[in-house]
Amino acid sequence: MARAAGTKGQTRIQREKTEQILNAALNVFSTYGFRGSTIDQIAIEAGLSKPNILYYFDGKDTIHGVLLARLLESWLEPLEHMQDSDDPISEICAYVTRKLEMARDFPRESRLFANEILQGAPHIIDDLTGPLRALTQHKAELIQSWITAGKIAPLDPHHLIFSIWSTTQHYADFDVQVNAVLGPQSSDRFKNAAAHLDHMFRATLKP
Amino acid sequence: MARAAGTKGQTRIQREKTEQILNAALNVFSTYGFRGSTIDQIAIEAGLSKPNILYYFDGKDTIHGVLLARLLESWLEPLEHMQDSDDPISEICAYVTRKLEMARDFPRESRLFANEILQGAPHIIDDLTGPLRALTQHKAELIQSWITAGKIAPLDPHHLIFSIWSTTQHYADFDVQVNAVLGPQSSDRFKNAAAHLDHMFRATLKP
DNA sequence: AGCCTTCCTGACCATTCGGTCAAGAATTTT
DNA sequence: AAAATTCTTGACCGAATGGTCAGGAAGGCT
Repeated sequence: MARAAGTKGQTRIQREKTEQILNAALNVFSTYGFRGSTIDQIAIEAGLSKPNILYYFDGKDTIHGVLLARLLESWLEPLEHMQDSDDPISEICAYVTRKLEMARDFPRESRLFANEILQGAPHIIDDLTGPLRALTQHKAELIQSWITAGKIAPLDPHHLIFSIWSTTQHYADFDVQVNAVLGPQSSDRFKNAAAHLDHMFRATLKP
Repeated sequence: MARAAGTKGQTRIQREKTEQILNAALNVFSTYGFRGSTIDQIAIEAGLSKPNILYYFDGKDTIHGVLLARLLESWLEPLEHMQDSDDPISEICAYVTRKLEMARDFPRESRLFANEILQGAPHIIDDLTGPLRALTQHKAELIQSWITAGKIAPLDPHHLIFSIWSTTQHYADFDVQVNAVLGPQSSDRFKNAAAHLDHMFRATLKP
């Protein structure tokens, strides 16, 4: 059993090194996916020796698992936050904005997730069919109630949610392509994206 | 030099086997990405021996390169097809529909592309900053002309294109997640998606 | 200080990887 | 049928990969 696998990293060094390793691993896994990443890469990225990595974590799978667990925790949070309101259009657009901010501020996490899904989600399929599905179903019903109340246009709630996920995460996952198309200058890329998405979803939702 | 690397597969066996290999390689590469895939996997998938794979292709990179080249050829085609029209909204929606059909009919190609982009597009970065950027720029100008003419709502043409790419490709790239959320039944998934996207982009574009 | 625990690493191991090669099997050509 | 060509593969190679381990270095505690 690796040291850091205990209930909590206790010593100062344990806390520092596990973070250091997880940070490096996030860089590597988010870029190359699980199977395309190596412990040596992570070790170099972290500035540590390979055995030292394996002193803190039981193996490649464990590191990946910890990163995914952390990710999933924060992944559902923005959607959970969407609740009933007198102004559902603004409520939904606030969710879009929050999602876009996450793509801007946590692109590695988004790419880690994208890689996992692309490869068939072998490690998180239970989270998808469990918590994610339940939450999505719940929020879809909320959206449906807004439709029934005539507050937003009639549309398929699930596909609306997919559209929100895809358009926002695109700026993290396809960052290279966006850069190639827009050129390197666009520092206001996310500002323009936010304006466009706000326009798009407001128009889509208007009853 | 591998046999199949010549200008054209000449013998019957060459044509058959190269297709067989490319088909298997597409399955593997689209699922695991370039670095996560192995020649042995491709060999098993193709029902051939590893040396036999390497008899037809120079190496792993070559197979991957051929697949990417084929993909890029067909990738830009739908966007190229979008042209000036009296009814630009229908023109754009036709592009959306075409893109969604590609996600439905060629999900492996979409995932191959997604994997390549996620990993930093090392093999196709020149195509992105070259042909793709040029074409996108050209079509963005066409969209801008529609805006100037007052035929569609004022919006950022580039980000509109990104929205179209992301929403449609989502159904191929995140297929596992879509399935987990919607459940396995939804055979009419793409029909519902088409209706939703049509509504969304028509609303977005209405002047 | 001295002792105990935590931390770190060089050397090593078994397996897998991309790729080669010689020699045999199958096919096509004459 | 014989010859020429194309096709196929078992055996092999060097490098990379995930992982182990014994022993030494560093840190914390009294």
